[in-house]
Amino acid sequence: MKSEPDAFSIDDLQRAIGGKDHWDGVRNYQARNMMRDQMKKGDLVFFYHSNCPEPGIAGIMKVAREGYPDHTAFDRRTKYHDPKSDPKNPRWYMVDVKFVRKFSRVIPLSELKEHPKLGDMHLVKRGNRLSIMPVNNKQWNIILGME
DNA sequence: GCCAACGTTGGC
DNA sequence: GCCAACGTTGGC
Repeated sequence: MKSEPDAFSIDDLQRAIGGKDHWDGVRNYQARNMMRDQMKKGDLVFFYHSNCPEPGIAGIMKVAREGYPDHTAFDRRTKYHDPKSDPKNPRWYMVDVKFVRKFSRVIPLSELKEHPKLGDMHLVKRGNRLSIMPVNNKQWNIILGME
């Protein structure tokens, strides 16, 4: 899961009450579907820092609550407000995540791109813009080995 | 700040 | 349903 560290970083998550927070503001249907339909409580997730001096994977969190409506879509005062999302038929969903640990270093995108066995990973593919994307077991373990 | 690569919107 | 225009993402 990607986040711009200026807006919300892994340190922010660690400092949150109970190390937990909701992953609000996702306004992309593919990413929404993953949160609504696929992510299960306890699933481990990489926390990726995007749009920053050193883009890369900063650490690990886990799903603390499965998909439920993103209430920021209903709130006119937030920048995530979407008048087309009806509380009776919510358009946007989010999950809660819980801090697990921070890596000893950020694993840079450049290294992920260079790794010969990570070529299939969504993150390193050209033009990828999804903010949430799947990682399989093999990729997960390779990345853990790069810390 | 640039710009490629997307996703979304809306006229037709 | 097509597709041009537009807005956004995010690496560099």
